Amino acid sequence: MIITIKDDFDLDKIAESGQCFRWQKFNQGHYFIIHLNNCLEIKYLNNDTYELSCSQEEYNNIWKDYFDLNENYKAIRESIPKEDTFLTEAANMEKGVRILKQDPWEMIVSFIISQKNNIPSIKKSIEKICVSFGNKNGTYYTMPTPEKLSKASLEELKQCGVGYRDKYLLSVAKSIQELDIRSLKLLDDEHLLIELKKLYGVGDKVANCVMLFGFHRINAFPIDVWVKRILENEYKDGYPMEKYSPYNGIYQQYMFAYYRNDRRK
DNA sequence: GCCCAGGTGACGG
DNA sequence: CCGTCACATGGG
Repeated sequence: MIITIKDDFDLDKIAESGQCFRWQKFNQGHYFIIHLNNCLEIKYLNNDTYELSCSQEEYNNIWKDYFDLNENYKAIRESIPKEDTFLTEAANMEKGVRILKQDPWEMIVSFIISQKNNIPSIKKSIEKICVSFGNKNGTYYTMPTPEKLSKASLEELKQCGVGYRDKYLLSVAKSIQELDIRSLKLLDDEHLLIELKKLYGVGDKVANCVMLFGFHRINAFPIDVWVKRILENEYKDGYPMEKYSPYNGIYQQYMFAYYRNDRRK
């Protein structure tokens, strides 16, 4: 089926934005995406039109929400005050990035693995975990449930290339079974952060990434090495966190992607 | 071989 | 409360 998306939406920018680790790239503007037990092939055609491999019903029920297409990112981007020249420039350059609504459990696993790690390595480890412990669904493997992962051994986990994070993953898989993601969804931002940080191996950075990308708390503001550099270099007099509420998470993604892309040149 | 990668927990002051 | 350190592994 063909759909039209008028809002800011750039598949390549999203794929490169460091929030999703299981998108498979066919070509520029052409991806295979796994979300829970669903998969999608999506291809940019032209003039805001995209070809999707799913039905209209599946798009309405799953993918529209996954891509956060009920939110107006253009309006949010244009509400950035012009006097913040750095953020304005970052948002212009990274226009098209969105905050995906991904599975909270998958985000917990993914961002625990992400600590002190690089993106290609993170992707490989996550894929190995899915192949080793997940279910096969057609041509791809799903992320194993907490129940399934909790039955893995440290030795098996280590073979997925996760290094010292094996004990974090095992502990968290066991904790989450009792914690129940559904009850976490009911908490406000402040209490959700507290609960996530109780998990072994989940600190301030990982918890904020899980909040932003898994629980869609778009005001969460993960501070990693890149954002730390941004705050030190571009906001010497302080970052206006209150002023930018409730969009701190979206703005953080613009800045993160912009700085990271710039420094890689 | 050396250095770094979307950090965290444990420890000492 | 702060600063420091080890932590596994892969890739350049």
